[in-house]
Order: sequence, then C-alpha cells, then structure tokens
Amino acid sequence: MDADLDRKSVTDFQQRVYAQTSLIPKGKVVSYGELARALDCGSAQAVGQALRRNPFAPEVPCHRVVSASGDLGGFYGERGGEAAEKKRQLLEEEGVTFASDTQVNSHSFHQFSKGL
DNA sequence: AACCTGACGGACA
DNA sequence: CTGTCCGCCAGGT
Repeated sequence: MDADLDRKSVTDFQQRVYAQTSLIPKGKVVSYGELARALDCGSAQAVGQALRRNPFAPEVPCHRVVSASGDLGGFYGERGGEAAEKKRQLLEEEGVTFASDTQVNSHSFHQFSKGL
C-alpha cells in the first residue's frame, strides 16, 4: 500500500544505524563495533554497510564513526583517501583530538548507555 | 535461494 | 608493529 512506497532503499536496520549515529554528541566518536553493540547487532561490518553509502548524509554525522582501533575507517565510500583527511578535519573542528594523522585519541570515544 | 562483498574486530604468526 | 585468517551480520546481484 502507500506505506510500501517510502521504505525501499532504506531497510529497518539501516534506519536504526542512522538513528543511533545521529545520537553521537559533537566532539566525540564511536566505533562501528560500539554502534553495532548499541543496535544489538554484534557485527560492525553490518553497521559499516549501512553507513557506507548513507543517503542521509550529512544529516547523519557518519564522520563521527571510526574504527575500534582509533583509525578513521572510511568516508564517502573511500578508505584512507582524501575523504579520510576531510573526515579527520571535521572531527578536529568539533573538538576531537588525534593521536596521529589517521588515529583518533582514545579519550575522544563516546559510550552509549548500557542500561546499568 | 545461493554466493560474494563490505566505511569491522579480534586473534594469531 | 605488520600481515593474514576467521567470524560476525546485512545487502546486492
């Protein structure tokens, strides 16, 4: 019915990823694994898949999502390209500190509520 | 339905 | 620290 027309392109899972990603506070970053955990997914790759070609950019601050190792990961479907440098700059603009040109400082990681 | 890929993560050599 | 392998889940072909 009419409702079927809207969804397409974006699955229920992706909407959850974008929603959680938009919850990341400015000046902080979250790893794909942490995000996946918040979504009760258990797979960071599944989360990365959703962000890979995010149709909600820049509505969704996908640049605040980095790898668990502190690496920038990717941006706009590119890994370690100039896009990564842009991503790094965006984070620095928001107040995120970097341990290296391609690594985020560990204290800049955000943590979702675990419900304790 | 089956197979392969992917902006990951962790373990191992 | 670097390179390789396996496991994880979802999506596209």
